[in-house]
Amino acid sequence: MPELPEVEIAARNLRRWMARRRIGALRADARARRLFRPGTPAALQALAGARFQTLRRIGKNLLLTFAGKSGPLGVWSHLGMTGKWLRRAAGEPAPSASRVELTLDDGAHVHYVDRRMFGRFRLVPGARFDGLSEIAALGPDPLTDGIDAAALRARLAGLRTPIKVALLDQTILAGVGNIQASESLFRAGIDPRRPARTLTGAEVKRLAAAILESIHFTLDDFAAAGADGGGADIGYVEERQTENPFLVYGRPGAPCPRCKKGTIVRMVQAQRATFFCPRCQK
DNA sequence: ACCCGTGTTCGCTG
DNA sequence: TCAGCGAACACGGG
Repeated sequence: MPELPEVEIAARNLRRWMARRRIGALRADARARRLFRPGTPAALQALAGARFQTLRRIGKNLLLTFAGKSGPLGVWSHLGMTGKWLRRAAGEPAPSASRVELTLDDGAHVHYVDRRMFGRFRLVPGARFDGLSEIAALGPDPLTDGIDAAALRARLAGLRTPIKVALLDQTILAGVGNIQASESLFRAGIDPRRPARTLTGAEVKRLAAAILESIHFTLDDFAAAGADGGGADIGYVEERQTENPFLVYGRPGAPCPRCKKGTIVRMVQAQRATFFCPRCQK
């Protein structure tokens, strides 16, 4: 269930698993049609025999490029709410809810797993990702591009919608999700209910810094839990046994970690949970 | 049974 | 034309 940090971890894992590898065989779950739309499970067979070349992450999107038999071949992968990429050594059983299984020429299996199937796994002929309107519409990626506070403020200037809801709009910033939105507004000391256009320049600047801090904090937490680069694969939040690493997300009723006097409140905005401290977020 | 969920898209309204 | 809202998608866990 990924936001930018988890998708970044998936990207690093996939680059390591797939480097210089060729896809020997491919199996696609025929019941998972919606993941492949408008393509079909059968059409994915075009990937058989293709060699991995590069992987790019933009926000929560993974763009994989392969060298196919007749030219470049792209895959657009979005993990939705429950998508994840897992590796299994030769002989190991497939994970449950595996929707696509890539058998690599080193014998390993790479699975795209997605229980609820809100994700996407779409073949992109010629790897022409710039032809995808969904990708073209994305705003800047905080990790890759940084955040231009002035540009962000200009983007928020016309919006009556609450700042928390605006942060979930992928055309404003690509990759911020429900956790990072609550966490960064808490770090910036900004009330999530404020209409986006009422934020001052100084507040947007603070928010931009807070988004980057929160993303880096979450990535570091993953690295500590899974040792990225050390060779071990990194787990996903839902799988690991460790404590909730977040400041306010998922902590209704807890004392505020900043002011110590307020209590973290859970409310619902645009049908999504928001966590905040009403005492120190103004 | 009921509510909840790290996401996005679609159709409706003003 | 578009901002804003709520339903829908799909399925398991508490």
